[in-house]
Amino acid sequence: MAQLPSTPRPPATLRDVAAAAGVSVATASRVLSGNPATSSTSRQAVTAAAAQLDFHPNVQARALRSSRTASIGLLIPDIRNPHFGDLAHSVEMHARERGLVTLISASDERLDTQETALRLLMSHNVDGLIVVPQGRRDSPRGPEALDAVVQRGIPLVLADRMVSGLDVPAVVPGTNGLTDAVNELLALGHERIALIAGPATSSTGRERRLAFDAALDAAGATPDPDLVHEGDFQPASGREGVARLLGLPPGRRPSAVVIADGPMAVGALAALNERGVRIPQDLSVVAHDDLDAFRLCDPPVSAIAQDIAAMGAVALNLLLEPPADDEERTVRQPTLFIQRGSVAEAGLQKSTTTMEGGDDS
Amino acid sequence: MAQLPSTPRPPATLRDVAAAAGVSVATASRVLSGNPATSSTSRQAVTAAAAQLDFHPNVQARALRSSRTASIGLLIPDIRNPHFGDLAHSVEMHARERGLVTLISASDERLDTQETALRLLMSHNVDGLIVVPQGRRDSPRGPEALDAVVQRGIPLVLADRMVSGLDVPAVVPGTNGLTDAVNELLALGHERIALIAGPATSSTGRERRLAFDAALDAAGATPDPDLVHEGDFQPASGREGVARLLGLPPGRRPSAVVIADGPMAVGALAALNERGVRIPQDLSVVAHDDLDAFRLCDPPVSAIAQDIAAMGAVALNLLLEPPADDEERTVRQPTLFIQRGSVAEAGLQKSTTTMEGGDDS
DNA sequence: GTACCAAGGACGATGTGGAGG
DNA sequence: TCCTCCACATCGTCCTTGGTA
Repeated sequence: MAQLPSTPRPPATLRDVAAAAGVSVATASRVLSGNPATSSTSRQAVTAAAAQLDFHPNVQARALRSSRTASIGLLIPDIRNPHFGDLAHSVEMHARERGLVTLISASDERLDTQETALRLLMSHNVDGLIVVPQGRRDSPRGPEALDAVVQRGIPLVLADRMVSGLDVPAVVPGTNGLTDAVNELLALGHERIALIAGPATSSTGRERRLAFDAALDAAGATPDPDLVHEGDFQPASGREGVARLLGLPPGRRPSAVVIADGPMAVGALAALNERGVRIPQDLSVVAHDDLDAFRLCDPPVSAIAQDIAAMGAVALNLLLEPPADDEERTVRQPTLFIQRGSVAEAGLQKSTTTMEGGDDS
Repeated sequence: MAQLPSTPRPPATLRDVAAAAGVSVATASRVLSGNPATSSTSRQAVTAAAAQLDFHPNVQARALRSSRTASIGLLIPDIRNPHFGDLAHSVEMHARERGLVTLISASDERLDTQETALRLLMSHNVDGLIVVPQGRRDSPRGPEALDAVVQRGIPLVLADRMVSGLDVPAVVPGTNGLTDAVNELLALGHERIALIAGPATSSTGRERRLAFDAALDAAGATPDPDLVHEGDFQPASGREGVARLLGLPPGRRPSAVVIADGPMAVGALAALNERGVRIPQDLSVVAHDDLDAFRLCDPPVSAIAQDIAAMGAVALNLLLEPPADDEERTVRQPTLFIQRGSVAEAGLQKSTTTMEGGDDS
């Protein structure tokens, strides 16, 4: 009967181990926590007993006593977005390698959801938090829960985006890839380059917009405000951007478009397909974030790739080994422009007339 | 000085609340846990004090005492796979709505990683586990940790796949969409239909293979073993499948192919593109799992869609309200065949000769 | 004086037996 | 008698105190 798995007896406690080893609980605790003040005799006895009883310390009791939970919280806007999926995968993997468990939550790109999710993670006393934040701190109703995290002394690292006025370590994508892309378009003779931008409420949206303007400015080109459509990083706003750009009078339409994130690019490409716009003859296209799908498209879509797995690793390092006060707290992860078939020389579209105008909004 | 957030004072405890309300800790506990044996006087006092002190019960202490952690574990093969990303999103969202936090982990499609990840989740005393499992229970080295979960009495639900011999509630995709797809191909006159299958070690792989064979059988067609390539659900094996099918002698090549999951379809489509195979003229293509990318391809890829979000919701329900012993414990989620442009009548490929053979393995 | 170790008190919330009105 | 409440013990671990050899 002892062989049969009939009795799901309760897991062994430290007291059981101590009894089996013939020492006190304190000694057993010391041995198992690597405290050197132990004799080799008791060390052996305790180790053997622990192994035999399959002892695993109760994390809740340990947490109650030591206020360390061996867990981190990860808050991202949307797990379904492969961009954040990659980030989550990387963070979780590296955390697991260090014996930490990851409590995950999604804000769905909403401020109120972020607040409740953050409170839930905080209530579980995570040892640290990695957050892809929502909202601006200087807006009327800002990310108060983020302030609460800092105030409670919970280590916090921002990833992918920053929040103005919140001075915590952060890792964000650089804008070098976007600059390279615009320069390449300029070199190919494009004079009317459009941008389907991210929201100005997001640091990523703002920085990419600035880098775009700066690249045009450096080349002596005058940006046309009508060629910039501010979206919200969702597919629908990519469609809207296309509708608006194609709705411009023929002479003012763009010959190239840069799209500031993957989901908007998916929406934009679908809309371009439906309208029969030929890529790259009618329009050159560059997308930020390199989705698998872009390699399958015909022609393959030129993209600006981020190494998100690296960003996750950096975020965890920033969390576990925070930079000193005098060190740089914001890490910028380089991005890489990958030229594929969706970009061509300017001027081709003048020879074709298949591009219909009209706005179906 | 009291206004300033200078002192990050420790969070209020139940003792503090009781003191502020002028009652004992026991009474405060009762009020806050909704125990009816309380007077309205103390109820008011305690509620007010708790609100004023911003009291949140310490989950570790509560867990230590009541052995409930208000957390569930979620183990999936790969967060980056949008299929499992959707599942994770759904599970996490519904768990959060019920006040539960989700501990996530990835097995990377490896048995040993699954084992260590499961032990880590178990060591945190989750109230239940939702697992997309790896490995067969009847193989030499099986998923022992899954047995350990059951043995320790932790509620367990399998999602997406099953494990033979493990009798726990499960929710898996149905095969009706695959059957519909094969029937449609047969109706279009296709006589040589290939399958890039999933691994036989996975219940999903086995079931789709069976459904494929059954559909052919029902139509009186004789399956050709050479037209079935067993992959491993990864993009590389999709490429291999294409290479092998195109390497067949011209007369034995397929006129249509069904691919048993999204990642393999991505690999297969990329390989078909590179080899200049025209879809659907040279080859009709149907992919299991409806990726966003498939709508962007030219032509858009016909797909078999799963409602994974629903599967996540069902999994959580199975976990929190387990079916009685005499009830059905395996839920099959219907799938939907979506006809798009990548499928055409059979016979078209005979009129073209662009399809080159050769195997570059 | 220098190892080691046993005993006991936190940590914070929850259930019990018993006392008060 | 019944309803409300209080003091106390408990969960498993870690850390401090006070010894003993």
